[in-house]
Amino acid sequence: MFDLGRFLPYLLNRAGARIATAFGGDVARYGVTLQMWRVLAALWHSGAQRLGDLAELTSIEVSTLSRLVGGMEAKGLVTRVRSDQDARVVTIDLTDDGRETTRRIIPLALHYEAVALDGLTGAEAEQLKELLRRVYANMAKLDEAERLSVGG
Amino acid sequence: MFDLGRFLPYLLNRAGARIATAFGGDVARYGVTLQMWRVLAALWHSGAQRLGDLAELTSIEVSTLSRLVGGMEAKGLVTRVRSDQDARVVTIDLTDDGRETTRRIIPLALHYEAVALDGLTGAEAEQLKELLRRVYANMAKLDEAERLSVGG
DNA sequence: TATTGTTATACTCTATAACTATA
DNA sequence: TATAGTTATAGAGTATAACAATA
Repeated sequence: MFDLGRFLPYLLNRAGARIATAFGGDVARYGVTLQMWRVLAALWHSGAQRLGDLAELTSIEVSTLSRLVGGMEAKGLVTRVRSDQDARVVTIDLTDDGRETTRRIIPLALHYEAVALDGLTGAEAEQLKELLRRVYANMAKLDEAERLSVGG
Repeated sequence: MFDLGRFLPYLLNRAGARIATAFGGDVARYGVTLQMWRVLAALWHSGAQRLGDLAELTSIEVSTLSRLVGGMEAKGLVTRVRSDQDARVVTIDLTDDGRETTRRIIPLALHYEAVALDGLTGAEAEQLKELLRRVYANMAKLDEAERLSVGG
């Protein structure tokens, strides 16, 4: 009637928690936390971002991210620049140091991914990722629907 | 060279964060937090558990769980009983109230799972869950290997 | 008035370690 | 000595709301 071992949110949380703990412990050796790595990876992949978009990309709350980025700025990993066109907007970008730190962490990240996917065929790995993207899209749709119903 | 959109830990965290935020906001209406729900669901599914096993089942740190269970005991959701055979061991179990609360939340949980899996075929959903189980097993194996190498 | 980001607050979670009591 | 659980502490994250600056 309710089988935890077949319950998607449980399986998702359980696998995610394991990877986060293992990888998070390891990136500490590079002087960054797991959340900082997420910011670095998002900026590396998508280029300079405004704070709101970076929050969306990293799944980190805006207020948390604002302080996190402040700390990363103090560490010299990122820059924070006010836009000329719209002075409300702040654009975050990697510094050379931030880029170098990210470059060094990437192999470690790929190693953990390889461990997580050990024993899966390439097709299975791709299938897993595709299904996770669809799950995410479903939840994002729900969020948007809620925002509209609250707003209207 | 590093595509975040195809990086498993990222996709896992992103999907998990969305579900956790959405579902966590909703279970609050039943007077419990998301972590409390995880404890309730684990006890419902697996029966009475000692604290250490419950921590493993829920992916919640032992020290966090100890205080969490204390709060749930105060709310009348669970009992904490010292073992007769081994007085170090504490067994946590649902109270009738805890069981009733869990029973009422389960349909909500299944609803969120259905939303997350919307548009996926039954076979795809099963495949996703199976692959998540394998990813978890891979990470658990890694953890165990590390524990042995540190211990020995 | 709405938007973007910052700051403040209170609460929760984690990680670590010290501690108690058992075994 | 090792194990099971509790408690203490400091550091991070979250949620909420108040706030400043700008549009």
